[in-house]
Amino acid sequence: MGIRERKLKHKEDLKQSILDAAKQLFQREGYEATSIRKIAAEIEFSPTTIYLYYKDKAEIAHALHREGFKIMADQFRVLSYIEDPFERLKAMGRVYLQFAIDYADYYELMFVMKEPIQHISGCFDMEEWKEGAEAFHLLQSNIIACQEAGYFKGFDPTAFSMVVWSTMHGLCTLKLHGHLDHVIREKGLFEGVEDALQHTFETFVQFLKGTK
Amino acid sequence: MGIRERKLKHKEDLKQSILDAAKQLFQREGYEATSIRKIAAEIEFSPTTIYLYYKDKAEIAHALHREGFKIMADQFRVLSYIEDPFERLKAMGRVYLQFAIDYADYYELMFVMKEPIQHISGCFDMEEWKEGAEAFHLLQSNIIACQEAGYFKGFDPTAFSMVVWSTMHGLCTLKLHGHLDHVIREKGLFEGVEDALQHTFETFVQFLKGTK
DNA sequence: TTTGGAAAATTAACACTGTTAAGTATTTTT
DNA sequence: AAAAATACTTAACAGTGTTAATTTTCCAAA
Repeated sequence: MGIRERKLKHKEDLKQSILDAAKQLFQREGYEATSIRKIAAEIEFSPTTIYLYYKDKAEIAHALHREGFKIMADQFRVLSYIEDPFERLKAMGRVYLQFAIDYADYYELMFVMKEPIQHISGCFDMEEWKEGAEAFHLLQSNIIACQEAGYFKGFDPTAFSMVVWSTMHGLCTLKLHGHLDHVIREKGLFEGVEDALQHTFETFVQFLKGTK
Repeated sequence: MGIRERKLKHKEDLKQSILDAAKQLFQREGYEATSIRKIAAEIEFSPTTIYLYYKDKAEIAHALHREGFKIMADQFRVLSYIEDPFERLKAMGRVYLQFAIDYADYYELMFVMKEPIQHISGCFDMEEWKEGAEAFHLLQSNIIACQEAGYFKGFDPTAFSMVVWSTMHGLCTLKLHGHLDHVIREKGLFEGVEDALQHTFETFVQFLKGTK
């Protein structure tokens, strides 16, 4: 055993320390590579110690899941300075898309994987899903603002928000999971996946705009 | 060792036999539970025998992936009887959605998982992605037919197809991975997830229709 | 019919995974 | 100092995909 005297001031910091190690490992090598044993090795503790602070791996995944929403919320913050509602919605889409690309593993954790969200599904505590709900509300309020400006008239804001979210989420996952590659390669139209992604997004925006 | 005299007429049938066992196991217990060892046990062979017929698990996943596209193509077949292009597109969406629900694990394999598609990405052989390309072309030709009928005017058919696909795919994955549950529960609007899914689809269709 | 070689299938092992029961230190309280 | 509570570790279970080395099976030539 090595030198670990001043590693943790108070013992309860271990829970945070575990999360930090997990986050670091996860951001560098992805979720697959983030095993309990590797986290344990990182903080120089036995693998079983982790189970004294987290019920199981899903609970750690959920903690990271929340971290992801924090990062995303930060990225969304700048949007409030955009006054025109449609431009704001458009920028929101762009930020969402960029987040999915820059923080691919976080995106996976937040919107694809079942594990972190199944962990909540048991407890009906809404506190756990707060960050997610906030993000959805931001979208919804932007949609409503757009409607007040004459867009998407007569649609239920919630349902319409879900349509928009679905489109962006679908686009992100198709890209991240490599399902666009084959479609793109088969057609010679686009200059790579990144280009196809941007063009599809532009098309979607144009389509939304056309309904004013 | 058990009774396995007349189990396989010709030895080369083993490759198909492995796939059948995998398919069966996979449809009953999902992909996670479909391990090499379980497949081997099913056909009463040693686990390593499988590697004589398939390079790795990803190759089996890819084989199942193709099976999935076959099933989907069968479901799409009936659509050709619908004359009105928009109604045909609408029905296509409905079939796609229902397929994702009924064959959730196949859907995962076909449109979510990286494994089966990464297996192809190496070889540039378009033959491997034939079924997928056909499905996309069906969507695209329906979109073009709609455009000829006055819908989605001025949009690039490929890009617009990708927007539509993204929306449907996004909706399917959000549902399958349980990410709609929390959004739905938080708002009291819908009567369960299934209802929200239908209503969102309806809204999307209405939105598409409004552009004529 | 026996023998040799190729093909097919197996055993054993590697390096992992999440997770739990049982045992050992360490610290705090009585 | 003894007892109780806390913190942590060791060892193990039951799995996973995958590979190297070995054995069994089969078929054709001598």
